[in-house]
Amino acid sequence: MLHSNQYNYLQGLNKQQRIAVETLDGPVLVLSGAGTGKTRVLTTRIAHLLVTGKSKPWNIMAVTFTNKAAREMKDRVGRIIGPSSEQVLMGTFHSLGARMLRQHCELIGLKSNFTIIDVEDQVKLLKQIISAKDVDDKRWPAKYFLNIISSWKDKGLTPSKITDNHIFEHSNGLIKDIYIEYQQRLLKSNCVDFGDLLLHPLELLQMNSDVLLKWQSKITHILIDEYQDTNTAQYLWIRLLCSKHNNICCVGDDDQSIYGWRGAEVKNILNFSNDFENSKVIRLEQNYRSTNKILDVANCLIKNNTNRLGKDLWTENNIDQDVEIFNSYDSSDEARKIGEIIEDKIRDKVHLTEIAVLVRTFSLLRAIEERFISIGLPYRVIGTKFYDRQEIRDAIAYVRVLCNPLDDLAFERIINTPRRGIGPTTIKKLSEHGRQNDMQLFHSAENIVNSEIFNNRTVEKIIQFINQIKKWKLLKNEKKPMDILDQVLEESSYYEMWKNEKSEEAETRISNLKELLEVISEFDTLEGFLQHVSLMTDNDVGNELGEVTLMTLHAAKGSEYQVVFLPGWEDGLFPSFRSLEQGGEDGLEEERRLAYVGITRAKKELFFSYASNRRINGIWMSSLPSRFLKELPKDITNKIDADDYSAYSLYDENVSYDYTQKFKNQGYGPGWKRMSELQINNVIDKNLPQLQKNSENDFQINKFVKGERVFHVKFGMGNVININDDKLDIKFDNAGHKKIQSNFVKKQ
DNA sequence: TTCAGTTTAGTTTTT
DNA sequence: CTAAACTGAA
Repeated sequence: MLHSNQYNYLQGLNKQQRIAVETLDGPVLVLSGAGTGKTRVLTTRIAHLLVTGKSKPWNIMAVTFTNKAAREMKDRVGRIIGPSSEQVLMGTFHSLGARMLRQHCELIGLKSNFTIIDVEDQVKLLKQIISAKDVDDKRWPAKYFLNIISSWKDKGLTPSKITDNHIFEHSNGLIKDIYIEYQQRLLKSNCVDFGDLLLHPLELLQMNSDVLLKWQSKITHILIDEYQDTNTAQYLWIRLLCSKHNNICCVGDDDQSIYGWRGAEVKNILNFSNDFENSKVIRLEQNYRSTNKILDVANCLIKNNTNRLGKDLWTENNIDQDVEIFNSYDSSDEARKIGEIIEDKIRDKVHLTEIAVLVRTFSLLRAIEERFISIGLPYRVIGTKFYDRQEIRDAIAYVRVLCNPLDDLAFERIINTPRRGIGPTTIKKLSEHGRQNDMQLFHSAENIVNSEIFNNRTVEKIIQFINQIKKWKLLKNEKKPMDILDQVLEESSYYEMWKNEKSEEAETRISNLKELLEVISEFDTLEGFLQHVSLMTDNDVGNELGEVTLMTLHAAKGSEYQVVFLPGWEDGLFPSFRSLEQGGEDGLEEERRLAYVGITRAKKELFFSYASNRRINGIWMSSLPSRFLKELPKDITNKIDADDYSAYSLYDENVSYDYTQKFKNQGYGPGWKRMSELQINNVIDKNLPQLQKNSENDFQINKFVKGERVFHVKFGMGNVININDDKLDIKFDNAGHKKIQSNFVKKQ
């Protein structure tokens, strides 16, 4: 045994962490609670493997769930051991899967330039398949089939492994045929979906013993982060890879398993000791992140879950800072209060990067963003899908066609965007022709010249388009990706299409495209760029500017902040009634774990908040405080009782109303719409004039005059040039000329 | 084929 | 409420 004192990176580890780092042989499960330093254990362990000479960089594989975690791990390992860390295989399950798949794609029937499609394209493809099969898509929508197919893929089930037991009776057994055809169509398009990035590599190893042996010999040590979130396909893949050397280290926390709906199996972590012979289990329970009060809250909540290994976090960080809770009349009231507290924190010199607002659903962020914009508080939203915007998807579809001509979904998207006079009928004929001759759309279109299906004018248009694409493809060898895309968008008149549209968003769309050009400028090849955009969803650019972070609870896992706000703790919203409906008691426990994740993000200060009224999809709904709030320690629950579970007592404590009955009747039953209307017209207007006034005050901010200096969160300072109702023409100092809705800028 | 006007359906979380 | 899907006229 080596004398570990000589390794200075081991210094500062506690006893348990140290055991976790130094137990290098055999299967190890590190049960690590929130904030107990699991990333540190993982990174130090990699360093230790290398420094002790147990392993070479290229023999180690480290798997994470998010790109963010992968990046952090790379950074930290790099800092300890230097550039040789580059050779360690580090990445997400999906990116490592993609890498393995590109090496052996021909064994699956793919070409190495395959493209990765997203959910929208999955649905589109399934719709096509379904409509050809004459299925009643009202009864069985594409989404329904997609859910089943995805869950099969999560379980590692290829079409051939689907037995009668798997087939749901309600789709007349069609589902298997659809799955088979779906996979065939993907292969023909040289495309894979997210599930395939795990399923194909798994099949690869299962069906090809030489490939398996090659990888098993290569990878001597495997490390897995967030093991509680692995699904069956990932588990099987990992098992195959590690079964030769049997050196596997899994780190996870069963209390933070929040991806059950995506096929994650908590039982992977619960059964670890049975799965892997001679395994060791190490527990990390000392928390270095949060105060004792915050941990009390977290422990108190999570102990309501029955299905857990059980552990209690403790800390030496005893600070007398209470966890707060407040009630609001509605979402804008709540947003206002959060804004006020943050302004206090700014006065207390808390850095904005140390503040986060964590929500159950994105829709909750709208009110908060609005408020932050109107008070000029800089923020950033994690996980907004830049790549989901129409113009971005269009641009990417052009790139996809250039990289993979077989990609029908992309081809179909751009063939008539911008308008080229090639409509649905033409496309239908093209795909028919393609099917008869076993060709994808692109080649079918190329080939169509010889046939007499179309009139001359249509053929002319198609040829023109095909020639354009061929020309662009030649650019791949001579120009940089950025210039190619710019030229494509120019020559296809795609820019022109938006310039001709007079709406104000058209301008933002063009600036979004410019932003995309900047992203693509960092890549050497179009293919590299494509891989990036399809696997990258978190847009976590650095936060040096000083912005409050807004994100979902799911996205928050793995991060920490001094001050954390948890708004929207209302029953039905959180726990989401949908997850209760679908998952029952298990669903509730998963929601509780999600709450636990949220609470344990906080280092110093934690604020719960719930609103009595909230507009959900345009309809005003009243709601009760979340049942989770009742599970918190006494000093918090007491404050809820004082506010009462009614929406109105807050504003008139002398009069007691019995609204309980009313609330009980609220919901999704018949007549709920009428009831909510009643509520808006009668109750809110008459009983709460003072609140209406409040919001009027807010709108006062929005009156501007020409020439005035204004501030916009994203574009910075500028001058108002013109005013058109509530739309302002603003010339920004650093961002040029823009049309902005007046409530998005602030007076200086 | 395109476009505008109308109806309907979907409303959680992510790689 | 919003976005997608549908319908019908030019």
